[in-house]
Amino acid sequence: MGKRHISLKDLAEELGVSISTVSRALKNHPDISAELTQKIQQLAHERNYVPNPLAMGLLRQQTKMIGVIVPDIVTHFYASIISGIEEIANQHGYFCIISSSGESFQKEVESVRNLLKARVEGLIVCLSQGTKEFSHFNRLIETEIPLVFFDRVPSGLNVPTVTVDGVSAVKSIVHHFYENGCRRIAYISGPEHLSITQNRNRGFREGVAECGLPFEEDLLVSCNMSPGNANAAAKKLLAQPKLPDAIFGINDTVAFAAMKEIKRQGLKIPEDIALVGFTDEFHSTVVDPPLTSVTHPTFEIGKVAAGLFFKLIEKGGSFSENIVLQTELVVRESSKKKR
Amino acid sequence: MGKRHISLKDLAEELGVSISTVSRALKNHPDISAELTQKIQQLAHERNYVPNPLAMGLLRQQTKMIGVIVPDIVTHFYASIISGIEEIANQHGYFCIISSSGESFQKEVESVRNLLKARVEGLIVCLSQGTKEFSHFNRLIETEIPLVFFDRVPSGLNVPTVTVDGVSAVKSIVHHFYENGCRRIAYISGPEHLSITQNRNRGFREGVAECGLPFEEDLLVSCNMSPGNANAAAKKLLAQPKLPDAIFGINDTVAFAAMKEIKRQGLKIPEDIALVGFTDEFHSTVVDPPLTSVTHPTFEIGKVAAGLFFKLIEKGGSFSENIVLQTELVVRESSKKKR
DNA sequence: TTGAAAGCGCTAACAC
DNA sequence: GTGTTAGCGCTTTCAA
Repeated sequence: MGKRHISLKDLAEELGVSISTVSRALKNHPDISAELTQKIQQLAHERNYVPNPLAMGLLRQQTKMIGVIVPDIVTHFYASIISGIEEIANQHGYFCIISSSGESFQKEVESVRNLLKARVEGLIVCLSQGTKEFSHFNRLIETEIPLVFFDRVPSGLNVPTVTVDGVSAVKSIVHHFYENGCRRIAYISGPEHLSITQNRNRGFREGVAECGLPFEEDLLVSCNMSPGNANAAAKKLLAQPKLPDAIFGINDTVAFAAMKEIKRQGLKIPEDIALVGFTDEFHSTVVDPPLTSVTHPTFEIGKVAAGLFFKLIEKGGSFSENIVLQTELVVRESSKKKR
Repeated sequence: MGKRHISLKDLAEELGVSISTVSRALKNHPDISAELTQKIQQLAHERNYVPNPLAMGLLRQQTKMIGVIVPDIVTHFYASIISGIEEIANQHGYFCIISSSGESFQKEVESVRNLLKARVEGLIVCLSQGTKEFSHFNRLIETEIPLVFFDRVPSGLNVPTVTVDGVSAVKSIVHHFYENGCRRIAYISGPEHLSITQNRNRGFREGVAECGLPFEEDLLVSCNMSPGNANAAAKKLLAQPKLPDAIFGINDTVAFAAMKEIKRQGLKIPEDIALVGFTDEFHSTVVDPPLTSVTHPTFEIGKVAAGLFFKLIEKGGSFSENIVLQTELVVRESSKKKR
């Protein structure tokens, strides 16, 4: 099978010089004569020499690896954020190891352990839906291993985070509904313990208040964000004696499920019920009618999170910064009552 | 910032024994006395000792890393395959480094180089759309570094591959159309040089022949699989004097684009035109009408590819196997002309 | 039953 | 200018 990679030693032997000479020549050390340097670099190139990162890592105690934990990798939202992270990581000569928690607390804990075993230099994570307690990050925090959270972030932990301004985003949705003549605005929310849910709920209440509408308990239902569960929530809303004239789904999965149920019941979107989602997929334009939705700056979130990570690497972990990005409301057919 | 990780040496010093004793005790070497072993393991556990993979890797010349190159990570199709790969990889104690070629040949070449630099033990790859030439894999093949391809595989290279039976899949689509009364079956195909395109094209021609229909050049148009380009292709089909009564889109992106155009022109699906896609996204159920589509066993593809990879690792690269998986036609509203 | 030493590939301080 | 050496963390002969 042959030797797969050649080492400094191989080069040194072939040229009859010492290993350190080769090492120096390869980094253009001024001590080495121009000819020798030239000759060595030439051979290294021919032989396709690449320094062994394992050796370097051992020496410098760094793996150039970032662990990334997401609830799930097959969602466009996370996949896109990961792309952003990788872009910045690669620019710094780092690689990412992606680990999916599958929305399970248990798997998240395991991911942390495994990634640490692999000696990643730090972690960038979005909490799983099942995570309500953060002690599995204690070791990182104590030993000041770089740790950045995005989107779903822990409460009460003094760590760098990147989130999106959910309060403003949902407020603008409510105002948008209002401007389109909606007065019974319903909301299918998510699990209470998630930071994103809390923010969006607050945005909803404040938005409704700002529009001078009464807050009606019946118009706020929760679900676990699965399609089936979201469908049940939509059914509940549509079973009310006085129908809502607008529904906001906490994410696109939820909005899609609601759309299906609304249509199934023979109601028209947006005429009977206006519908707006919160982007985690990118198929808003494919459904009928096209779904008005808040756009996450996903790629940006990833880049910013990675940026924070490298600040942490450089500054040695002793800083915290909470970055909040803005979203954009993209209005499509599903919410345009006025013409 | 404190010491992040502790080593055998730390343990040895604390206990006043030698490093090798600790090393042996940790792997239950029979030479070490039961008490000492017990004591050492106890301390190791307390101190959260984890062997340094860098040191192990250097020693054994292995990184336990697999490089995975996909055209793009934000597509459900690839993301799901990656999950499958990671499942098997993790079972073997391996991690994956994902690299996205962005459908660009140039970036694919770079990815190969970077991954090799990082000393992955091998590569699992799906070719980019821009790749028509495979010399960037030569070094891997010559040095017998494990290399597995899936879905879009190179022609003429004797390497293990995992693909899907596109010929049968498309044949069954054509038959399905035929059974639903369609007689002018159109096809929006992809780039000619891709193996998947070739297979699906063959399936289309054979299927049409099997149904006893004439093959009409005008009913086969190609696109580069981007939404815009697919839309143009659909327009071309719909501009024909004699409209097709069925359209097959080579993937879901293409089918979605066609659906939009068909609707825009005021035509009904499936009454006027039946529509079928080939799954790379999972929103077939969200569009209106729900899209009949061929389902890829994506997770399975990933698992099988990883399985092949580990065979290669074990057998030292000297084997090749081409696995073909079957797809499933999931019939939804978009193609049901009969009731 | 345990310890010492070499070596995986590399860098850097220290010779000469 | 170039070579020697120690050491990063670990396993594994070889000694004791």
